[in-house]
Amino acid sequence: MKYSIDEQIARIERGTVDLISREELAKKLKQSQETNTPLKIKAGFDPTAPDLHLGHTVLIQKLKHFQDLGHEVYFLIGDFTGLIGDPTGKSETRIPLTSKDVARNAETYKEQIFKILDPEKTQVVFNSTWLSSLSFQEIIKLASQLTVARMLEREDFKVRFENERPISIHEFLYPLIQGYDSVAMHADVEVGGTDQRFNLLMGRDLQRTWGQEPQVVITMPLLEGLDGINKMSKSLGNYIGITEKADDIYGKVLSISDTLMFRYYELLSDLSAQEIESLASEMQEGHIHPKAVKQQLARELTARFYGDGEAGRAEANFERIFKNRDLPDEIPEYVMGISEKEIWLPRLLVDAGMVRGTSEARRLVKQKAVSLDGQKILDDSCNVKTTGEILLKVGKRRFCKVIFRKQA
RNA sequence: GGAGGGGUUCCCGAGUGGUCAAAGGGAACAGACUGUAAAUCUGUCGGCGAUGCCUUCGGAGGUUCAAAUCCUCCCCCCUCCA
Repeated sequence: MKYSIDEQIARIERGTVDLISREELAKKLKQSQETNTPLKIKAGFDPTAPDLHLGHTVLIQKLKHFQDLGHEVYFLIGDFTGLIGDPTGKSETRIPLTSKDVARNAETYKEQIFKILDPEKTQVVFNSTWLSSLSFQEIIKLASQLTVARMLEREDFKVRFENERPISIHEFLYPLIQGYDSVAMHADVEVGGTDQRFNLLMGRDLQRTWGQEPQVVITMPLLEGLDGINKMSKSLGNYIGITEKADDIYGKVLSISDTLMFRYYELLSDLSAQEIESLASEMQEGHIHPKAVKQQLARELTARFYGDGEAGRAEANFERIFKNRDLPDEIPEYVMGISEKEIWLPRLLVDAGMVRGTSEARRLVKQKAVSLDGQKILDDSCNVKTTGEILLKVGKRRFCKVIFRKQA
């Protein structure tokens, strides 16, 4: 390995919130080098249908750093909690996943994570492997390792307890389960979001109890979503998925606020801290337009998943649509078989899948949001001749080319 | 087991017999401005070819000319006491 221990640590430490502890990490790295044995890097994920987004990539990039240094990533899918239907999520009870679902989701995970991770250095593992056979006795033993007071040190439990909000017993069990995973896996390092700090530390405690050398804990910041307020999550819809089209990734990045832009630079970009710093000051002083700074970020992130060529294409396309108010290079087409000579516009918009219903269509027409072949339509009772093809536009970015086919 | 408080349109939350498709806020969408930034302003925000009709206020019944609002039963959530 060509990197010195210090260099490796510097690489690993970049962007982290916690590194517990640097000394232990140094020791492990040294051991690894001497024995020529890669470290086991653990990171846990939900078994639900994955739709990985940039928020996840903060963590996955960190795993990648470890791989670059020659270590082995253990990508843990928490299927056990999935199989029993973890009810932690406050609103609706989750439907327990079947093992078939889990297997399918695991495949999807692989497709997505290997856009970043090296498959050669990645093991995908499932915690049901060791958890499903635990006896009740062993579970009690596990539970006895910990006091309620200790559990209440965890911030969210503490807050709930103080506010007299309910905490279910099984919720106390999840940190234990997660910690036990580390025991079962003999993990050397565990990486997670800052919200996982307590759980990751639990792994250390339990490993000690089981006579193992405790894992090094690394936490990564949580990435804010597009709204700039909540953390990026699928359920809030404020995310950029890594499987999204290049145009969408580019466009979404460009739509974030200026303040958020630097957060994204910090957490997602490969630029060094100094480079980001100088971009920010250049912008402050008015030498660079904020939009240009944002475009650079959008290009970088789009290129990460699609390469420079596609990123450039996405940028050109974006400029065409929004700056020049031109048409995108690809417009969805809708072929409509019809016998009537005319069709009511709102009906057409519904059929073409551009709006939810005629009510919404009429509303949009009244709001001057609908145009036909570049002509704004103001009359919601407008009928459209059903010959040839027409171009529909709703709002700024919904386009559709409708091709009429006569039907007997 | 006992006592109490709740379930309202995407979310929070008002409404306790008609004037309620239901205040207010948030989110969202559209328009103006712009850099698809922020801020701001305006409008929309259950469905329907639509000055009306239909479906909504946890569920099922009932009272009434009329129910989100009253009655009965049921389901669910929360808090406190044990």
